[in-house]
Amino acid sequence: MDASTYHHGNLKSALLEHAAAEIEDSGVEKLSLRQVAKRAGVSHAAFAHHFGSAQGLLTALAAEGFTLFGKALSDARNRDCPQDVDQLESSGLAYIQFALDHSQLFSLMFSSKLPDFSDPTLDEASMKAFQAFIADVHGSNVLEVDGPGGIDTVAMGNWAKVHGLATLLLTGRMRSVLSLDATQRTQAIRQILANDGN
Amino acid sequence: MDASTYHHGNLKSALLEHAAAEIEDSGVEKLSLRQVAKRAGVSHAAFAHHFGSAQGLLTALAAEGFTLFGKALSDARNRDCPQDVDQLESSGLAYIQFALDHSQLFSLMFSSKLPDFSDPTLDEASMKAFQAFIADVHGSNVLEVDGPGGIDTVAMGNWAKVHGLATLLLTGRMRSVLSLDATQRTQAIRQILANDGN
DNA sequence: GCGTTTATCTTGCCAGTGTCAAGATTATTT
DNA sequence: AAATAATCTTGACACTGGCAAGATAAACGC
Repeated sequence: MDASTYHHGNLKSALLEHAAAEIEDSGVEKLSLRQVAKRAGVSHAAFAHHFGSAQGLLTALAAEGFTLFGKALSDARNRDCPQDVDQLESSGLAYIQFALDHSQLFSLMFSSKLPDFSDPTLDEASMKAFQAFIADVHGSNVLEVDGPGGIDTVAMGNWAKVHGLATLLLTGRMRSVLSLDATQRTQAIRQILANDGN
Repeated sequence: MDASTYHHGNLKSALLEHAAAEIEDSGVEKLSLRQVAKRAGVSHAAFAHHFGSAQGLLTALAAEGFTLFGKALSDARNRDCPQDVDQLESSGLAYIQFALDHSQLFSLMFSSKLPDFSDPTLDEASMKAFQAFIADVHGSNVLEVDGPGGIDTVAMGNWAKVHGLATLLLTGRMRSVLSLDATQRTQAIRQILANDGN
């Protein structure tokens, strides 16, 4: 926007913003760096210095997504009184709601191998979000426990259920749930999360 | 292979095979039609007549994947005696095992928007597989039921749990489970599936 | 048998992509 | 004020998928 300056000032965050916007209405699969650059009013090779490669941009974007995700979860936890509600329902709904609200970002974060998940920043952001979710639901930090006896299978099962529901809804499966209107759908999701399994 | 013939004979299925192979060791994200064509010993534009576009190929590949998926599930059902075992564990394990064995194909089928899921062939193949899974676990066809009271929330919950576990394992989350050796991991998955939730 | 039509595959081109190298421009430091 | 570093542009490269026009082979009608 600032055409007067040769140096943009904060190009890095500007590119991230535009990339996020571009992704959210065109899909992750067909993201074009050149398009994003044009949208930011900058040359097509301006990325290199800030992100290295396209993967660098997507990695940063995914990391940003995970901190946003973590915030959405903690917001839900703070909003709902811990005494009154079932935390699995509350946090699970927030988990799923985030997936539906930021569908493209969510699929970048989870259903793609485009970002570099070994990147320390991304790794830390994602772990933080997961830990927070598990802690909210179970009151303990179970992700770091390993060894055969140490795994909290209940926590894993709940996480899997919530995550599976989110992705199945996101990818257009579960049409009987998707065809419901907003309030009925929320109700249905609540019921699915609440049920005992068998 | 048959260099003597100008007309390949069964190029369509040959291209599908090579594409599947290429995907499985290079990933879905970076599939190149030209590379597949070269591998099949054919020109880069030979696709057009058989699949139309790249999406056509991926759609056919996904459809093939779903029938394969359905067969893996029914195989598991037939192998394990229905009386002895918990069907959720049996079918769930087969579901997850398929995901781990054909990881790239699985992510094409579920975690991508590259295929055209409105394609009748693909739609039918996927629905068939899902129906079979639900029927195996619950003995009834619940996917077609809709309306607020008609949804089988227990079946949905179990499906979500199994699918979530598959995708979380596939994308490298749940490290404490992934770090186990094969038999211990199977045991852990079994436990996660068996637990009641709360 | 032969000629025509149809299906299949190739060649050549196009606009578009991400990446790299070299240079221009501005900020920062010394 | 000079030197250095950071930032951005320009131009090229190899590669991608899609399209048009033509070559080749098969199938069909007679």
